[in-house]
Amino acid sequence: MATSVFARLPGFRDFPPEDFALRTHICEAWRRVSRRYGFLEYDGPPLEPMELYVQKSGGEIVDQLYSFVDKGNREVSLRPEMTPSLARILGARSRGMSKPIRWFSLPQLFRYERQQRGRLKEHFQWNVDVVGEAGLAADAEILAVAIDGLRELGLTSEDFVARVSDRGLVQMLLGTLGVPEDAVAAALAVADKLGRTPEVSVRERLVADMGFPDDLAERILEVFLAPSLEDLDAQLCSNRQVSERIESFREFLARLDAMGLGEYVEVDLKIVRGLAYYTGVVFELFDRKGELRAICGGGRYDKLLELVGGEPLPATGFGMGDVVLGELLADRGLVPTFRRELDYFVVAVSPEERPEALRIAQTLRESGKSVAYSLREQSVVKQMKAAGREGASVVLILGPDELERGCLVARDMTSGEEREVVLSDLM
RNA sequence: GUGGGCGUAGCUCAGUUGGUUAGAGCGCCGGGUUGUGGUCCCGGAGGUCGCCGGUUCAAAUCCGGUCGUCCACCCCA
Repeated sequence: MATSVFARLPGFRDFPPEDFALRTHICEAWRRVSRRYGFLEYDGPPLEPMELYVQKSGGEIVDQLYSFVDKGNREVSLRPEMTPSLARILGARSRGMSKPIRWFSLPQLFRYERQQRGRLKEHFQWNVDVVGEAGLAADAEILAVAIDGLRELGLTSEDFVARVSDRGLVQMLLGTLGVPEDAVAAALAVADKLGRTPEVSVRERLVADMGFPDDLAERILEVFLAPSLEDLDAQLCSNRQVSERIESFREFLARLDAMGLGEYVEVDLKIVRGLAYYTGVVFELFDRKGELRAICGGGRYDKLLELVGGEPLPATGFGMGDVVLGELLADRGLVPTFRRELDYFVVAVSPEERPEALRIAQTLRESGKSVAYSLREQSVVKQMKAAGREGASVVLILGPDELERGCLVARDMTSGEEREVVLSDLM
């Protein structure tokens, strides 16, 4: 492929109309679902102080920031995620707002990292958050929105699944097992590996790298690999704090069942999420075939708003990117075929009819119809071909004979049927 | 960041062990058609074979570098 003088930056996308149509298709579905659940749309600046991310995300995210020093000598970064901006925006105004706050956004996000399939330097992400409600009803509502976003696009429980966990519960379980508090984060990181690394090598890592005794490593794995809450060691759950936490987690699951979404939800304590600020329920949505990376991830982050200097408010939300989702839709044949559409194409047989043709075109446009015509004087054949290419459903043909009688020919481009229309009727 | 595959027309690709002027289909433009599209027929434009360098009488083809892209690892908005 010839390299043009101005090549696109690697990891960024152009959206010619054929591709823009898919983006619109996805974004409109997201908006419809958001509004159906009573969420309001907001946005913020794509560029933020770098500090906003450094402060709460820690090392790894910072390495991937698309950041630079601006002309005012400020360290700035293109936003890698929306949640810190949301926290900042609410920090300034949440005190005066009625709770819970239900907001959504469709920001374009950036990261500086080598691209791969499903992972570019830029993507659009649907962000939905409930702020100011600590109960798990909010978490259930959030997950329901995420699931419905995918259903709205034609995906079913055969196509995707939501794996849910409770980071707080997992921490309690690890604590009960005797994992020291400062080792919990590392243990969670190891759990994250269990999805794609053989169990044996994960156990080895727990023992060799982290210095856990064999039997503790074994019991940690049992927790993460439990196929359901019922399979957790009964002795572990006899701890009152733990059993209460499990009970509320069950309530969360029961709510999703009641909403008719049970078939989309599976408990999986290996789900921990990479970001440091999650505190409770966390979830990720995956394609059932397991061919793609996570389509969506989210969870509860009760400390973040306070951390960014706002009112201490509990919050829960998710982010869903357009790239992986687009691949899944393509794989399942759910990408609508792009076609041009036009209500009318006006054909002037000779230049003499042009003024009348323009008048008709404008009148139709004023009434809300989409109308086009040839911008050059062309033969009727060429004008007809153009009408076909542009997807006109009706072609209005103005010739000297018809005009003299105050009418024109309307040709239905699907059936090929033609009929005479009196000009005054059309207006 | 590390390792590997790939890079020929707008798109999908073909191109013999290195050998004249690099091809096809689709698309695009024009004509058949100065009052009727889609189909069909005819014609045309479009490529410094990603880029730079090397080997050779001769390079799309072999070698090196570089850029892009894809895959794996790392990790994950």
